[in-house]
Amino acid sequence: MGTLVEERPQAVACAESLKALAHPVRLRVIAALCEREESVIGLSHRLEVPQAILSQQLRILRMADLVTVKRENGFALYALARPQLRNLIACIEKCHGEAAAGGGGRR
Amino acid sequence: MGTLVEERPQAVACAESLKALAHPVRLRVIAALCEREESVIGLSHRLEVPQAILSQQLRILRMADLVTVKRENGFALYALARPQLRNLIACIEKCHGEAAAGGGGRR
DNA sequence: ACGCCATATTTGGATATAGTGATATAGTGA
DNA sequence: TCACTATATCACTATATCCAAATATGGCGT
Repeated sequence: MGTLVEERPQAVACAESLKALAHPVRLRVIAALCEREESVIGLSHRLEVPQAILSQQLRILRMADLVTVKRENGFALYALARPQLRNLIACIEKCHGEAAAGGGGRR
Repeated sequence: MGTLVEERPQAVACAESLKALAHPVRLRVIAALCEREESVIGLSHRLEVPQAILSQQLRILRMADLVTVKRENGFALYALARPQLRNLIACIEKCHGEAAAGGGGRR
């Protein structure tokens, strides 16, 4: 099971991906792209986030290999780089839905 | 599906948890605790990470509600705060195992 | 060429995070 | 009380991240 425990480089790589995911806008972008691919403007409307910021965050997601771009008649269409991300997102949502329901704060 | 897309506070909360996870040492700690609960020293030996760093990172994990401590005859026993983390970690490992196998780098 | 649209990058300054080494606290046994 | 073990915190420097405003690129219609 715990590849991550022994193999440090693996852990570093994973942490890097997670870091890319660990930002409200970026997380929402990924969640949105789980449903369908979308242009920057589309995302900007849907998430109500200014374009410049999206562009920045999308670059980070690109560099982390979480999304891909495909240029199509003047639009940049963003999509998930790997389908397993859907799983991961679902997992995260579930993990948190239940946590939010349950009680109290630690220290 | 996409609670995260519309509900910003949810996204913020999730991102916070992910951020706590998004660090090589912290990720390895969580992965280790997936197998069994452990003391700081135990972790220090197993992960080969100095105690001071572990203590710091464990505090971050505590504050993010990812782990719990239980003091037991002079030892601080750390454990996963929620079982679903096992799922999440497995998901992350899988997600990355396949990604690492496949090909190339984006830009 | 000009202007416009969609997108990307640069820059700057405030803030946050990481790691290190030294030190602090807390509990236990002699 | 002293020493010891286990754990936590502090002070410090280095580095990374965030957001936002301005600017840059690239394709298209006229």
